[in-house]
Amino acid sequence: MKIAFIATGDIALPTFRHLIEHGPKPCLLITQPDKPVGRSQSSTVPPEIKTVALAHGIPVWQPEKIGEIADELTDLVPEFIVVMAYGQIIGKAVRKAAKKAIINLHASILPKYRGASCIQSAIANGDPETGITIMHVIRELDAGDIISVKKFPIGETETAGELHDRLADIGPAALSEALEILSEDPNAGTPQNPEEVTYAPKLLREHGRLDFTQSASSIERKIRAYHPWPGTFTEVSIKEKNKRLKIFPPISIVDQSLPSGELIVHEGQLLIGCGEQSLALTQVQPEGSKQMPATAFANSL
RNA sequence: CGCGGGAUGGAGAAGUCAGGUAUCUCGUCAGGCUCAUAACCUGAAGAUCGUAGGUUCAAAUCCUGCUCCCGCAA
Repeated sequence: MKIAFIATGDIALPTFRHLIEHGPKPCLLITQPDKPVGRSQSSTVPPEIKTVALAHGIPVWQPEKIGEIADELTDLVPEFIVVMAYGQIIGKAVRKAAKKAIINLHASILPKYRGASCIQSAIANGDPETGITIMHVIRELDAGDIISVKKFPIGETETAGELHDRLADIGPAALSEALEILSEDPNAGTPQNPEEVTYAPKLLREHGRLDFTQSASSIERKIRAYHPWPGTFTEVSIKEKNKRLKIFPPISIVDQSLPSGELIVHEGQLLIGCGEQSLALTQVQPEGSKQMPATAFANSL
């Protein structure tokens, strides 16, 4: 079975490694170009999956736009193309390069949360479960017929980072199952229910701004959902200047009523008022400083 | 040369502009009070103020080089 792998995000690593170790070994990896990183943007870092591929002698292509390599890919005649967290829309020419099927592993129970921030959305909305859906890649993003789904419950204090890793770990099993189904019928799949479709758009740092008029429980979920990316923050007045204060999990809900957004120290805890109840902060990071315990931050207030 | 903040006892900060004896909150240790304490009271230890040089009678503070940390932006 000849497979081409298209992926950039770390969530694809366990699945990619599994194919390398247990077969069928991918004949090619297509991933995004190395991106500049750090404050000065002076150095570039390759996606880790590229490093893994090279270590196992798998060729790596890094086109700026995936359409550029459509012809070369077609010439390879891959039976299956597996896409996972690549970061670009797959155009028609590339989709047609797959002899049997081009499929995508997506970290939500489709048709819920099509799009980039599927993991964050599941936590932020307080969903009881999430999972990996495997579907055919079609023109519209994350909209193809569903081949298989693997689900599990979301932990009550789980952050997006932890959930991301657990989702990554079930990728191999999910893919094996899907490939088994497709090897019998490459067109197998059931359509998504259009009435249940929701979207989870790509997140920016600014989306992490907290609104303390919301209830403590919904803010707590957002803090877990946005950790470690894009993180959550609020603004706080330090030395008569407005400074950004990043807020990290774990956060606990306290049954106390305070004005929205007001910070107080109460019985050794740093509390912030929400629309309903309050939150006790444990880890914060003022602009210009390192991350620190909330009690340390409170010492200078 | 993308923009900006910062480095002060174990932690977080004030003091820097207007140079002159090290301050605050917390922690630690000892003692006291209390049925009790992440409460209160008393006392103590702990700092060559990131680093190298310069100016000065005198530098945390002014000048210059260097190292490290962080926020934004990408």
